[in-house]
Amino acid sequence: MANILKAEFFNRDVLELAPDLIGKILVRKFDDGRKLRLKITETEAYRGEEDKACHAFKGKTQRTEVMYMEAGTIYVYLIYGMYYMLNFVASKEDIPQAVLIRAAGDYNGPGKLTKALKIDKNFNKQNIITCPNLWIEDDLKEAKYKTSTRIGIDYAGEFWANKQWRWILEE
DNA sequence: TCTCCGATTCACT
DNA sequence: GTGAATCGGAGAA
Repeated sequence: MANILKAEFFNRDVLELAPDLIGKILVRKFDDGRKLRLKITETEAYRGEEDKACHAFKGKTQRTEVMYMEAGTIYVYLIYGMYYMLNFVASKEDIPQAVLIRAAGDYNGPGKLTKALKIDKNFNKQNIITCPNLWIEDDLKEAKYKTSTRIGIDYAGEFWANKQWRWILEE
């Protein structure tokens, strides 16, 4: 029997949350009632105003205010005008941290994942705990993972681009 | 109000 | 290996 993750799970530092999400089950319920269950296989951490790769590093704006909201808030944004990225807000209010879901199930790529799950900006600012169409379950199995560097953030400079803040599930 | 560019993907050389 | 597609946020290049 799977447990649906509670708010407390998200209410801690993103560097603890991101690896813990590896191996968890992301469940999407579509409008027609179908369910899609995907094991999370890759995450990345974006940590606050000090992290130049994090959208919130310059402070609170219309775009980044989502990351200042409570733990478990869903942060969805459009990138390159074509793809939505799916994130979950970590830590407590007023601390902008988020975990990017880069891959789950057979979908290796954040753009492909959101396309398969039909995630769009309507999910932005909803909460993963209370959202009726999207939630995360614990499959009670221990997940093995490895770490790597984050992707697509060279603009943030070597210091941040070289951080081992990406987690990948190992078979 | 206008311009620049990105937490990507896919097609093509 | 390179570059186009495509749009809204953020800063004024």
